[in-house]
Amino acid sequence: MQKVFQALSSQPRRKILAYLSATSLTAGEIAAYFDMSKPALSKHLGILENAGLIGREKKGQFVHYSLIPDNLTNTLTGFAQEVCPVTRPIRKDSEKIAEDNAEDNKK
Amino acid sequence: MQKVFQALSSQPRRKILAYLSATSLTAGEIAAYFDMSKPALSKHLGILENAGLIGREKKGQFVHYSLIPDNLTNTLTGFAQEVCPVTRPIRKDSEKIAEDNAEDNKK
DNA sequence: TAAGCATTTAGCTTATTAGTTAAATAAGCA
DNA sequence: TGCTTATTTAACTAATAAGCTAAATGCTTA
Repeated sequence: MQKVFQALSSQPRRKILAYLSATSLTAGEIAAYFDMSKPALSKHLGILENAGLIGREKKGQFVHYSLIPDNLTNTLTGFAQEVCPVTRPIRKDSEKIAEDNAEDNKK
Repeated sequence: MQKVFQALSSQPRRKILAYLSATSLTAGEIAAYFDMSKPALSKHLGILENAGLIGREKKGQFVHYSLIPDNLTNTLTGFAQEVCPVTRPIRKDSEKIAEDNAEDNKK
């Protein structure tokens, strides 16, 4: 989860995911969309891969990258649900505080 | 959007949002949950506020912070949808239903 | 007014991140 | 083999982020 949110905190990396949303692309094809050196792009790809957001498949001298949607959507919707509606450990704490505060206000 | 993802890239900040999921809290109450100095916590709160994820209301000498869910959910679900047009978890459900139905039809 | 508490700002240090260029690895082909 | 292309790794620099302590701000209350 930390790795996913960390990976998503960079605009270039979010853009990479968007480029991969409909097709897989080679490292070079992706790099062509950015005004950035190839080593820099490669590093971004490594971070996304390490976060489990994209996968790589070597085909000859090319490396094809493709989206792994599960981890992304699970993390994003999971967190949105924890914070907005739904039950989770920290939310229990929050509810308890709310109760205590309500009781304090009665006095 | 950049500000939101940037804000969410920190575990303490995500935890703050979770603590605020069911109630508003003062800066001091929030700080009590973390092993971190109050100035450091205050900085995190400032980042979350600047990203439009939480709001502050001064009441006397206390500052009450509360969640602003809209920006969070809009950003997260918006991005998830941009990258994976149909979210994976629901599609999994759909696929499972299809399997079950196929099996039912055999009998 | 003075003292005390809650919170934030200032100034500083250290760690992490993002980018660069140059070199390494690995595959394809004359 | 030797040359070219695709990609990654290494080594480095500069900018950003996260934490600390000390001080400032602002409200409350004696």
